Amino acid sequence: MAQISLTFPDGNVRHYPAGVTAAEVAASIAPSLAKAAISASLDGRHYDLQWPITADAAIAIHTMKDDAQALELIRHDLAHVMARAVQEIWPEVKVTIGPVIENGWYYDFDRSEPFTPEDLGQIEAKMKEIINRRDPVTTETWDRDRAIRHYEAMNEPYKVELVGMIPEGQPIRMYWHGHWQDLCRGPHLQHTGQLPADAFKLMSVAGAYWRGDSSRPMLQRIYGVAFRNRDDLKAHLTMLEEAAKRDHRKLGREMDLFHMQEEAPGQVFWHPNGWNIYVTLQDYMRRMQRRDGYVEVNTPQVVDRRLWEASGHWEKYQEHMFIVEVDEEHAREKSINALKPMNCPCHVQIFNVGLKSYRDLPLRMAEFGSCNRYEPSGALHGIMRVRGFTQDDAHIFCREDQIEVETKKFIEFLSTVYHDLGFEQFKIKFSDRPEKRAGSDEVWDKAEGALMAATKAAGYDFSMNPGEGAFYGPKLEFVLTDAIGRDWQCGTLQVDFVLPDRLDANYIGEDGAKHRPVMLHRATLGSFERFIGILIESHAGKLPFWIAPRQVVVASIVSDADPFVLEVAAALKAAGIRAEADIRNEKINYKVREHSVGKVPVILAVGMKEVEDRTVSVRRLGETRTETVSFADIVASLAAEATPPDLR
RNA sequence: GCUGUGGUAGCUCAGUGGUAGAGCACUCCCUUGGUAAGGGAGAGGUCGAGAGUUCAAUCCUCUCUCACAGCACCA
Repeated sequence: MAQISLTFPDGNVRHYPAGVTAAEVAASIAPSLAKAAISASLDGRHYDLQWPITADAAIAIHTMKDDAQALELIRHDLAHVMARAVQEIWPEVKVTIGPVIENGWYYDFDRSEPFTPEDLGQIEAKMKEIINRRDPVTTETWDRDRAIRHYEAMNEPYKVELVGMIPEGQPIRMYWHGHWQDLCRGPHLQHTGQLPADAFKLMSVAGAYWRGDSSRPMLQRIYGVAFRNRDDLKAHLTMLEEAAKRDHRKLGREMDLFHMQEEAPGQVFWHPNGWNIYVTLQDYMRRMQRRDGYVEVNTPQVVDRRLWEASGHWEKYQEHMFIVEVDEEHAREKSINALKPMNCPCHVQIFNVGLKSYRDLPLRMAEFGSCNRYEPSGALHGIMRVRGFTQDDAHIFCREDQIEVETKKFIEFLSTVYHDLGFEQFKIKFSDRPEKRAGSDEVWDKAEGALMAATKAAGYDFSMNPGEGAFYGPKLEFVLTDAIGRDWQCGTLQVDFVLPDRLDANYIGEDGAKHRPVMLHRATLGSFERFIGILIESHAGKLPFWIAPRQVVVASIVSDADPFVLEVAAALKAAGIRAEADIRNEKINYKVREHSVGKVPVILAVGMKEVEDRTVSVRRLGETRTETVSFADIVASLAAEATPPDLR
């Protein structure tokens, strides 16, 4: 029999007969390893222990100590165990697919009755039972026809479809967990007893389309989370609770920032506190953009469909536009308009008035553009995904040879803004041509090439996001990471050779002839609504002092201190600080609690001692320590702290 | 938009085929209290909207609407 050489992570080389399994290799090293082994890597690829090894390879035997492999196997096997549990309880349920996802797995089922939360408990109990049976996991390779006949006989139509999708001639792996069988790529554990019965939890059930296609049947998807041990599961559940506490919808109510109501779904009623955040942020962005050479414009809300037809948006997005029809009593000719869903066509109109010279380029045209989109009802989410929103939008009209400099300039701008707003990290994704698009392949080649070269030349790394570009051009997406590690896509930069052409934008070049400018679409925050939602969640409501809507509350401890409290509050207000006096007939404990819950960053308590010394007792949000500071000093230091980062 | 679950006081939530309850918040009174809830009293609801069944509907049925979770979508 042929011999093969296996190289171990420590550099050791051992020889085995070809066709040896990793389980046998593990057993040849130590019985304890054979027992603890869960899978193996061959030349870096992950296989289960039953896989016959036929060629020389670098091998690593994994145990539960190998984090990445262990979690993948646990989650993957639990998906199978869950599907098996469901079919043991309800044999008529059809199984489909069940992949591993972040923190766990899901499995999609076809069942006429909806799963209830009680069902989840029952399934979980059945899963634990299956784990305790310690059923061995075995595998065989079948050919396609046999697999199709098998699933037809089992009356599993989804599996028949899946097998049908696998190219002819490719071997198909079938797995058994005890008697229960599933089609799978693997790898899997040795037996179900290797699963941690106390480190998983079924979380929720929800609808999901078969193969992600909204024209196909809706299945029921059960989500589970799993970890290596109970403590990790507990930590995960605690993290979810923490995230729920930061929910901007909850904090928005508690901090009295905004509300939404049935009469205006997907639109925000900004309360004074919330609007303060909005305006502070907008003022900051306006100063930053001016500094970076943008001109600011403003364009109409209601625009005739002709412009949207010309830009190409009507054809692609008509369904998602708010249509405004002017009725015939008011207009001789009935016209159909749309609330503007984005700003770019309007900006081209401004560009097109008067002749532009190459000397005018790059022309950076910014608008805090108020847009309306008829988003599908199921997409709405607090103020993060809404139907009425304002973008910090701009279009840079430039020559092709200016793309690189403008790209670099914008990424640096965005980097400064994110940093100022407390986000240190961001990633860049490059989205290339989508299936449905405008413009020829040559134009796309040029646009993608230019954007990619510009990003590289600017010295930034990016990952690819294939097929996710806008219909008129490729885009960079800027993804920031918040305080609890969640990613949010906010900024974008898109290269567009299509719209200037469709809307006939020109400039006169040095040669005296007409040329097409390139348009760079860009946004930094994305929309104010969404970005403020992210700010609230990332800071858990404890916004940086300069953004906080209520910055200081001056609270009296005894009513004899009221006049001094009012004097301090007035002085703070005169210094431009958002300060309030709290001279209600309540104890200081009560006031401190209420303003802490309301996320006021600074509470200044004033009793008779402070009145006599003309001082205040300073308490910062989240701290129990207090500090006594003189009246004059506190006004000066808080005023300095309230200065936006770009003005410091 | 699709599947599922919901909508009761400002908020969080009980509850019932015979037109409603708690805690907190709110108003007033007492209390002047030193850093996360002092005490008492009071007021507050077309039970999401419409239709149906019924002697009687907040409760049962249907339609609509909004919200929540997921999917799909995101110029």
